[in-house]
Amino acid sequence: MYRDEPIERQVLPENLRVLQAIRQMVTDTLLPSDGRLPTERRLATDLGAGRRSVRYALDQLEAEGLVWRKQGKGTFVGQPPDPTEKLAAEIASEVDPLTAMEARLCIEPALADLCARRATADDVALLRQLADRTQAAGMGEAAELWDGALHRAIARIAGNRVMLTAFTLIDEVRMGEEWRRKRHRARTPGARAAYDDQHVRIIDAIDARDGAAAAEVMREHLNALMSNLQISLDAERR
Amino acid sequence: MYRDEPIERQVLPENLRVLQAIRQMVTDTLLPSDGRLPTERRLATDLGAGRRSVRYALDQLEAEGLVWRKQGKGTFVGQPPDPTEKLAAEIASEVDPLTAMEARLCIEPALADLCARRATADDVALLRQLADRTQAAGMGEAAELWDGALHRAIARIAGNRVMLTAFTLIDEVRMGEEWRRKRHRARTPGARAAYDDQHVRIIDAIDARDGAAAAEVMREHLNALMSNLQISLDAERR
DNA sequence: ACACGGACCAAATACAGATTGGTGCAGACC
DNA sequence: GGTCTGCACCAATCTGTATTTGGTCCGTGT
Repeated sequence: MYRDEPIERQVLPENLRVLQAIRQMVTDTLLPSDGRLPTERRLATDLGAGRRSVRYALDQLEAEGLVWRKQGKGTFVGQPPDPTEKLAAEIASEVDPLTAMEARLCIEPALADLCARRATADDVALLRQLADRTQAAGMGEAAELWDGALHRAIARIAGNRVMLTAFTLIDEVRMGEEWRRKRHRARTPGARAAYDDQHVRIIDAIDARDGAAAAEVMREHLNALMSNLQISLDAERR
Repeated sequence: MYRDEPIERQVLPENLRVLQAIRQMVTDTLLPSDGRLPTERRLATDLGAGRRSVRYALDQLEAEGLVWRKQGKGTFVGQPPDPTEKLAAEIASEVDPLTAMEARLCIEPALADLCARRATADDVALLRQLADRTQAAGMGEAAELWDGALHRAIARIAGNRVMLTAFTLIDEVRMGEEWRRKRHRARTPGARAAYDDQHVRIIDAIDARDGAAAAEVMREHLNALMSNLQISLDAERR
């Protein structure tokens, strides 16, 4: 990507004219309520331009995240829908915390392993940032959120669509309100320090491209979480 | 619901004759491998009975949970599919074989481990039966189906709803027609013998309650599958 | 180099026709 | 009267065809 300095171009390129026209159409939302744009061929004739120019403009808008396209379907305003979340919500109700925790124990070590193989330097920097914020949040409610973001980042960096979906499934269940409470009580100061330490060791292993070690520490981390959750559940039952 | 005492009814009601006939048809599984029963009209003419009698019989079998029906679709053996499968099919299109295989390599060893902890004697017997049928099917198309059934049984016996959903996700992708072909070509005689041997060792480990061993052999099994799939894909690319 | 026009492909949709389970009703047979 | 059959109709689904739509490439003109 480079900047072209203002050469004398009295006549704007046709591409830019089309881009501005469509951009205005999108931002001013004067199109059908379903967010559907006219077809590329229709836009071309309406704007008196070629289809290639229209596609160039739409490429720009898509890169900006303003619209999304699907072959055979059309072009739409906004972000593409994610079917994963719906699926997660459906089974969230019929899963108890221990089952979810067991599933995490199966999946997340594998994700950490994949993550170690594929993480770039930027990825590792992001992970460290998230771990720092988790630690900085201390005992507050925000710590839960940063911790969740850290684990989710690992899953995303692992770069496997199916595994990411499986993780999202568990993550969605974990967000259930009624047992977020229980998890919060399990967050004692001593446990918190251990969690932070484990986070750092996981990221170190990922940074060192040591997938086996990353998986192992992740397993240790989740086992710690699970036993504390177990204690909390037992205490509540009495 | 009340029991009618044995009045003298020498001639069995026609309904019962039809019921017994269809029940045998279901339990002996002599119908297509997809578990689909003939249509009600077809059953009526074949059994020389009226459609109402057939429906009465199917009502019984449905109440017993042996079959399930869907208007416009048909009558099928077994349990109705859970909503998971439909949503799994949604993301199936955007996943390639190697990604799916990588996900299997992450999830199925963990499932084998859980399975080893929870399998009953009956469960193990079922697994052995499925492995036998896979072997007996040899190089035929049916071998794929029995193999799939074996892996699915392990996932089910593992007894974790979330993990089962994750497995179903992958299984759905695997069923994609266009690369079932590729997988079939990877099924050379030598590889087949190795697969059968690995199946037996996995089940032995499960039977011995040795989760770690079951996971390890499962990993070996999937690695073998993956490398053969890789070879097949490379061959096709050229 | 840029833009237009055209052609073709693949994915998705739209539509019509056939199939299938769900339901009600009239009549035949014991 | 109860039981079973045959028939007609409905609604959901599948199948196959044609159309639409984005994705891609090529040739031409400016």
